[in-house]
Amino acid sequence: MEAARAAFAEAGAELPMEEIARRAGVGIGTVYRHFPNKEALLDALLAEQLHTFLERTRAALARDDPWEAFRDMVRDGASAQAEDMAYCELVMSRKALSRSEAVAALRAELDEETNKLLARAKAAGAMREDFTRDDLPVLFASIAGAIRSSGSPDAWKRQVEFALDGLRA
Amino acid sequence: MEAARAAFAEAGAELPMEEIARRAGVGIGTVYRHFPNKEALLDALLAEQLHTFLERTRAALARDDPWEAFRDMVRDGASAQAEDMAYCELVMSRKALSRSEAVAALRAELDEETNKLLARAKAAGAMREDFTRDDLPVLFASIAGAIRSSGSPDAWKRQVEFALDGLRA
Amino acid sequence: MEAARAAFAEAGAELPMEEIARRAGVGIGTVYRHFPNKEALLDALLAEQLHTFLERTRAALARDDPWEAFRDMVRDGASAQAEDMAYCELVMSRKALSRSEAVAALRAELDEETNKLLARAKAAGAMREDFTRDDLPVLFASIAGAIRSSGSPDAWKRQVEFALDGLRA
Amino acid sequence: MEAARAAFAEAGAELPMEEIARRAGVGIGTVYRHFPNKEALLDALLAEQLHTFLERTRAALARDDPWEAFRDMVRDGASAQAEDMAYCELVMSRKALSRSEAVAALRAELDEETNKLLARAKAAGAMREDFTRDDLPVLFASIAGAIRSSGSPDAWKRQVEFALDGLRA
DNA sequence: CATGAATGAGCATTCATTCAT
DNA sequence: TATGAATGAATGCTCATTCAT
Repeated sequence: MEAARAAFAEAGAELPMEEIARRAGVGIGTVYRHFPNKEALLDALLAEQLHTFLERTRAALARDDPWEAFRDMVRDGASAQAEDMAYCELVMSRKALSRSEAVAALRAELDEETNKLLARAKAAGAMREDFTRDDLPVLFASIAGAIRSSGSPDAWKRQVEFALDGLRA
Repeated sequence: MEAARAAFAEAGAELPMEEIARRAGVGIGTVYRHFPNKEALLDALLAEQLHTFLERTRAALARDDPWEAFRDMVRDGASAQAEDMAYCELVMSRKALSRSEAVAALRAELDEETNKLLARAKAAGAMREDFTRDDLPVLFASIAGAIRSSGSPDAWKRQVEFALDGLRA
Repeated sequence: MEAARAAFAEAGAELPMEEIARRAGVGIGTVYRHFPNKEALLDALLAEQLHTFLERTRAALARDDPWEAFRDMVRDGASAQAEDMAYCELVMSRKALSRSEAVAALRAELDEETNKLLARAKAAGAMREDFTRDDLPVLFASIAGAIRSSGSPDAWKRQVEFALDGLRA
Repeated sequence: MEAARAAFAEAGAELPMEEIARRAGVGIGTVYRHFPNKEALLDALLAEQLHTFLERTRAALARDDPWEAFRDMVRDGASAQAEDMAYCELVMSRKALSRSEAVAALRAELDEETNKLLARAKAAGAMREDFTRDDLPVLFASIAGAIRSSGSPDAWKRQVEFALDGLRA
């Protein structure tokens, strides 16, 4: 069920709840049984995405090469976004749109982990010094923008590589 | 009036016509007196932005330094987007959402001009060879994403600079 | 001006006042200077039509042949309706939609005159006895329906003749 | 529910959906749950009427007397119209206003059946020769006009009888 | 006097959410 | 527990009418 719902959110973030229900093969009442409202559903989906990405980020920390670790994290994040339009929208939204605490907490935690990779890459001299932790969310937002605009994966993947090149020391 | 409307569209692209009217200090009927429908209003605003940017782009062509010319064009485009959320959305939207012919024509023309700057920069060896004209719209979309996410101008401006650095030869 | 307005009402009865004004070649304010509201304008137009038809009806009374007098009056009425959609609608509307007094008075007067023709035709034994004055308005309404439905004049004219044949003694 | 809705459409064809909903004793959303839009609702109602009338028409074909068969069909059609103002409007509208395919198809089919009755009556020498199948829709339109104008059933029923008399050979 | 910009109530339609079955 | 019918607020748009210029 979760999976079904996720699959839909992928296809947008403002598609009707009824559509969600239909694609999940359940009644709309059932959706509301599991989630009090639309935002809660989105939060749950987003939390899932964030969680997955968080794990991949932590895995990246295990890599020896600081730059490659950072690079892979960015690529992973981009891929995650590419597979979930709703996730893209979350990433691009001003934090002011404040989601649930759970999501906020995950974002904070993720921020922590990604920053570790960032710090490590900088410490290793692989990354330009003036790219700070505050720039990271913006980087992902820019990637989200690229994904949202380009129909093919090629387009945004190329953009990601360009961006990464721009961050090398 | 145009100004008033513009000011609002800046703050979003899907805010109700009624809100537009309220902020403009007029009745909703008045808005519809000037523009037949919402899309027409957006198109007018967008066309204005595109036109302005087009002129700046042509001015950039006058610069001697090919790279600086390209760079300034990108910066200008970013600034233009930063001042108009609706414009951001246009840039990020898949072309399929194609607006009016006027807007489409302007985009095409703009595409032509920006490509000249791109070609010149590459010819001068200032830009990486694998950045093509097809990457340009995606670049702007990525900038739009950065702008949309970051509250302060600093954030996206830094991002633009990083991106530009990534495009150097 | 009256003429211009009439020409429009011909083309319908619910077309916007603004359209009326445009076709009359004046500003909408001017229309409202002459008529307090839409209903008043329609009433004026209708009154004109009724008046014209009233005169023709009186003229028909001068005819010698009672039946031909009645017949011509019906044909005239049909023609008048065919040239004015708004008039058709008036004729078909339930009296409850009560128009202005002026129109009501004219209708009453017209009713009186047409009834004379009716009575004369019956007295002459040219018309079936069971067709009463109360049936006359309904007859015209039925003609209005025929006109409204048929694109060509042929169609409703034929219908009028059939109806007339049905009223012969 | 269908019944309730029908009851309203009876009272007009351009009355607000909200009114429909109110009279049906439901919320407006409920109406839209059953019919995608206003036209669909009207089409459904109209199709129902046409279908009923079509059956009655076919039943009329079973009658031995050609003229009585035709006459009853006309009377039935008139009654059907009298019970549904929206149906009247359909009948009076120029075909160009053509509704859904379903309705168009039914009208065509109905046209076919009614024409059979017409042809039979003419073949039997009971009907005037110059009344053609093209006059039939106009006849019904004229009946619709009569119904629309007259408050009481008497009025239009009398009119129908007069009209029928006018069609005798 | 004429003009037309401005107004706002009215209407069709969508969609998140609730609740009886 | 699952269902989906019902709800109504929100939104884009139209048009009769008013009033400052």
